[in-house]
Amino acid sequence: MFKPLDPLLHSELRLAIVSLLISAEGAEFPYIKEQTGATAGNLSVQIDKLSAAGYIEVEKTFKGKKPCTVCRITPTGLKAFEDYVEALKSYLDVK
Amino acid sequence: MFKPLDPLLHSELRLAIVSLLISAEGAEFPYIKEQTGATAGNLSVQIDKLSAAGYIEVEKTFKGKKPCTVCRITPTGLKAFEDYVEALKSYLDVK
DNA sequence: ATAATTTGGTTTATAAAATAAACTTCTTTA
DNA sequence: TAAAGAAGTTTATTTTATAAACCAAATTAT
Repeated sequence: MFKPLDPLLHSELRLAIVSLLISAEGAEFPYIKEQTGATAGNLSVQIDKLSAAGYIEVEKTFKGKKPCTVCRITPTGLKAFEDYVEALKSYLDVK
Repeated sequence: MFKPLDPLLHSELRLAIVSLLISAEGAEFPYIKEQTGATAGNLSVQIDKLSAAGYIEVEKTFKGKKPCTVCRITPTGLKAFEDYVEALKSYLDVK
């Protein structure tokens, strides 16, 4: 009846991050922070979780002299998102 | 960009309960329990929260000699659900 | 008859999660 | 060179989800 919802994606902030990355093809930490309205600390933690699960890739480089963290969605992350959306339909398609 | 998600509905079990009640026009506790696969304790707690928010109505009657708890969606709950679905779209409609 | 089990839950305790506050390091500006 | 800002991370706190333990009444078994 109801399909289980991936707990990693069923979180407002992590869902926003993944959603953003799917549209964006690589996004920097400050941009994600601005778009989601999250605090830096919260964002950092959630990015770690998504990264640990292999849903996103995190690249730490420098932009001139300043550190620059770039995030990208992975195929695993994209698949997880698609599955999540599919599962959600079992809750939303109220007949 | 991303619309806030009603925390009361952004919960796997509570969303399942509300989804069920929208389809069902009144459902008994054991039926909800069976359909959602939740434990009685968890279900009881989540029903209380939805009821406290006015999203559902809980009627306690008797079925013969046995207690019988019937839940129904309220107009408030239906509206909240519709708003929640609308807000979700801002995360799911990835362009 | 009465002991054990089942039904229909509620209350309470625990585990997990979200979130922000505090901190760090380096850089730029006053 | 002191103060402020940028870019994060770590840690602590609060909230939430979840299940375990419990309770009362009814049913079934002995």
